[in-house]
Amino acid sequence: MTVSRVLNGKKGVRPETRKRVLKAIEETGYIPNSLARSFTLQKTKTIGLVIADITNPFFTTLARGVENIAAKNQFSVIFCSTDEDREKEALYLEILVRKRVDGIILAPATQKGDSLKSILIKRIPIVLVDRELKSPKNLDLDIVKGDSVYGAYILTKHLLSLGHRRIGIVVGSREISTAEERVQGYKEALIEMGIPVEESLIKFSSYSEEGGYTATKELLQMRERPTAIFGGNNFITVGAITAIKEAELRIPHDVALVSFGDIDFLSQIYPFFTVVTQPAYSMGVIAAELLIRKIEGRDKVKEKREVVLKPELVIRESAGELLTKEVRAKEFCSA
Amino acid sequence: MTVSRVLNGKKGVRPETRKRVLKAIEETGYIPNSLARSFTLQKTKTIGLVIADITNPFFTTLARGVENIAAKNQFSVIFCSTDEDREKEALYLEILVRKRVDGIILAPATQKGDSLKSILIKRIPIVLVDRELKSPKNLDLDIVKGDSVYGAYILTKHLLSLGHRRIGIVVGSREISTAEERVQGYKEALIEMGIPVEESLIKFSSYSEEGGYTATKELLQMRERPTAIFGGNNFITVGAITAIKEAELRIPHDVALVSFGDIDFLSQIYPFFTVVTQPAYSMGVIAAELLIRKIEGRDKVKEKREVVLKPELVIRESAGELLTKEVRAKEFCSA
DNA sequence: GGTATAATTGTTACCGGTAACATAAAAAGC
DNA sequence: GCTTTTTATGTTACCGGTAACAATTATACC
Repeated sequence: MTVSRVLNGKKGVRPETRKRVLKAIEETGYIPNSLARSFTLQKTKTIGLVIADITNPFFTTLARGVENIAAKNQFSVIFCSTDEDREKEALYLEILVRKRVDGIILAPATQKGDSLKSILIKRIPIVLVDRELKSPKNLDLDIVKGDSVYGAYILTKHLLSLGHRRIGIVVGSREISTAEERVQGYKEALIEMGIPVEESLIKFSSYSEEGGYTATKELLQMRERPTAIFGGNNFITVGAITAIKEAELRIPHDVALVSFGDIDFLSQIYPFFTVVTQPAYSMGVIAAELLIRKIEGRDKVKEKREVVLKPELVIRESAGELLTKEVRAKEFCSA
Repeated sequence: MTVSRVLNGKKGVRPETRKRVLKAIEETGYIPNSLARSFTLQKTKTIGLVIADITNPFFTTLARGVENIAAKNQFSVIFCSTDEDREKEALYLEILVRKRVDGIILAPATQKGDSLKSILIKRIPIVLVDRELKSPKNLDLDIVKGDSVYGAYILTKHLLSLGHRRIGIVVGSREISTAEERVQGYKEALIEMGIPVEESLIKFSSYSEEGGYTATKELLQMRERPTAIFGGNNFITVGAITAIKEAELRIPHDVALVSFGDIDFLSQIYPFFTVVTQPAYSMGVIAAELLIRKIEGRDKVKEKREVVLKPELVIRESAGELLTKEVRAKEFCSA
């Protein structure tokens, strides 16, 4: 009908007719049905964003980036929190395919991409963020990620440079690529210094406070206690702090603590923890741009695209620059 | 077709036929098209959640509650961040109506509900969260909110009980109901103590760090500086801290600082700030349950439902219990 | 003014489900 | 075995858009 032409700004409608249509729309309070439109056009102008937890500032910042780019291109975003649960992930992916989203941005809960089968069959464009997939082989999905190996490497080197030799590390599940990569970077730094890697100092736990707390507790109970602990993400570090407090140890006097991923709010108010930060917002922006280009067929490149963003080391006080630390602490406690 | 019957678990299909259908589905990798389904059924099993900012922990926690209840009832959630911008809000609402969501949960950016016209026309169920609407009159939408008046009242009373008499307050825009209510609670507490309300101590700014920073700076530059500052939400408080630090003042020695809304992460690690907390997760849960009941027509009540959750005062150290404070600070600075 | 041409408006079919009905097959009853 | 009843499967129309084409009306041109 002519209405469709008017609403889509197509040419070939007399100005007067256009006006009449617009008036009728106004009067009847007509609102187009995107469902019907998407249905005929076979495109929904919607992308799915599947992440671990909308409560984690890293992911919300990333999500913000995705949303802003999506809005700029008239796309809506459906958010899904998997809680690192592969079944929930599979369920959400299935729902997204059913809803016929035009594309998906996924931070996979595991390195096994079995739940992607249907997406691949339907040839829905997909971009991974933050985390790699190991199988199926030759999947070659585009990915936007941080350089976890490098980040862990420089963070560990920093600890080593301060004289630490027994460094405990707590990361997420072995199922998640970043956990393996962070451990790898940690090992590389140790090996470079000729320090033997002690497996009992490496804890694959979960990217949660609970996980950080439990694993740190174990590390602190070792006969020969580590002098430093490496928190694998923001949540783990927060859990580690609780464990360290509980053991009545002081940071960094008794044990140093550093974190992969900054600790929102806290660091802003009281920049105490030495961390490696990741550009979460940019990751979201880049992933969304890439995805939308793929959706719109503007991305001619056939090969797997891999965007790796360098994390940045922010040296503060939790690793043990005692002098500065005490001054700053005093400042804060009464600031 | 029989397939539809099988997938919807309808009776009247021979077990053997069902098996055959299921096998065929498996083999062809068939995935139902919810778009078509929603289109015919005139329901999408989707709700829209319109909030200010997915980056604000208060809203993400609320969102989490909504999402969990939604998932439990096989509903999907579309998130929209308005950035407190009424135009963005109107745009998102329009999109949600076009997408024919079954219901909407809204934290309105302003107290004027003009952008709701189309929703009301389409008779889409809607539940407000966190914030009231003032107009149009007699709108009487269901709402789940915290008791801002009461929360601000007890927080202010706490400051008064510690001897503060000049208390500055920074809240969000006057356009937002919680801002007005928090100021009202603040005034009530003062009036009860017979302390004259000084308008220059009341700053309607914006619920953002920037807003908190700027307004606090102004308060601190007054000839007669307030001895305490009341941060209207978590972001404002963070901004206030920056301003106080910049002025080289100490908390609480030189100026006390309390917050409406807890400061995520920070409070967990270092429980320093005296705050009033709101049950964000519960708000999300209740709002979602209410909405879904309305969608499914299980809510027979005609009148406006108003669920008001009481906030809780958490006394810590930023308001000035000096002794405890110093001990704790020491603990943390080396904890 | 009449025809050729261009611009505008109208018509039909389709996207993929489901409700409602029609038909076909199986089970029951005599 | 044949009808009746029950159960299982098939058919049609519709939801509300849009593409492709058809029909109509306006404009250009001689």
